[in-house]
Amino acid sequence: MNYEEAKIKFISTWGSLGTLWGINKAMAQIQALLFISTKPLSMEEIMEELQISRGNTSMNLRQLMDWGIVTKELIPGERKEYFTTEKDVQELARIVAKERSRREIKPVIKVLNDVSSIEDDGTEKTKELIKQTKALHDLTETADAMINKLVNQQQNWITKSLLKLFT
Amino acid sequence: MNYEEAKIKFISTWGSLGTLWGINKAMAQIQALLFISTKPLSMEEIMEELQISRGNTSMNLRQLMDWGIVTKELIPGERKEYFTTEKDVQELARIVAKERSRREIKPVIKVLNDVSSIEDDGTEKTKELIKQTKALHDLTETADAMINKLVNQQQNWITKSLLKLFT
DNA sequence: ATAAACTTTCAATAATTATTGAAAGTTTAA
DNA sequence: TTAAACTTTCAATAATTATTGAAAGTTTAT
Repeated sequence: MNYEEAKIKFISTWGSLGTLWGINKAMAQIQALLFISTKPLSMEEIMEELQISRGNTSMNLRQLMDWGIVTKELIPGERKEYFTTEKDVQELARIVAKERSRREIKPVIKVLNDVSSIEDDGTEKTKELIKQTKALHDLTETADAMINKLVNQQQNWITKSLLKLFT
Repeated sequence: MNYEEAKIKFISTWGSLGTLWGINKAMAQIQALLFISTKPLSMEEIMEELQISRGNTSMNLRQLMDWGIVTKELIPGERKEYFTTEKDVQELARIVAKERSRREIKPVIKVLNDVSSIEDDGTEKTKELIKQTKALHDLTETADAMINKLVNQQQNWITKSLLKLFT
């Protein structure tokens, strides 16, 4: 596998993994491209590399900026805007976890809490609904808290020693 | 909020959260329905409750069974097949984490490993590709291992004490 | 062996989501 | 102020994904 092949493989794999971290394909591919680029890229360059339209590139870059993963880089003397992504994987993971928690997990926790707090009318089905949604609420909340805590540890040693703890 | 409202809210919320754990809406809704049901349900009952077609129900039940989340329950004297889901949230989390790891994460780790193992031709861009995909590989592998370990702990106390560790 | 009761399959269709491209908007330089 | 260089917006369209429903398949009882 040469450089070009590896690059294409990486971008397309990372793109299809997008769903796993809750973003769409083009968004993930743009991020992947910037992630392995040695310099900031212009919209033109991104469009060219990924063979996507100007509109698509613009919209997805904005989303990536909303997430806080990509930033505009103004190059002196250049009219065009250039873009870079966070290059540190730990920081990237931290941002993604935080955003997903805020956008998706927290609202679900709220609903689970509401549902599990309905009045117990004494029927078996109500008891079951309360019991099960309560269990789901607690699990989701714990998992969310843990992931955020974990991912917030800047030092890698915590991760390593934790891993050892469970081996 | 009464029982019916709470039930509908739970099923629809859990359904839309499906993407987060990598399954589709109907699949997640069927699982949600079974999760709060006090008894096994037939295909007929599931179709009726969720207002979905027979084909859809059949296909999604099969997928849930493939995941190992739902099982057929044969009720003596009944011709129909009945279905139940795993009721323990910890066990559910364990199954989901294991399946997602196997289906999605492991293959990505493989690709990241392949890509980061290309020959270093000494150019800056190759060095960057190798460095960044290596970092992603290590992060992904560590995260995958941790999640599986965590979720495999049957005892809840581990989770609790871990959480304390990071508070 | 037959028919009733049930489940699965899959081509057709619907619903959803992503992408395009051109017009409108913005910024900068002269 | 104007025009060139660039970016954003958004209605139209394409691509993808989910759903239907009826025919085919299977199992069980007689």
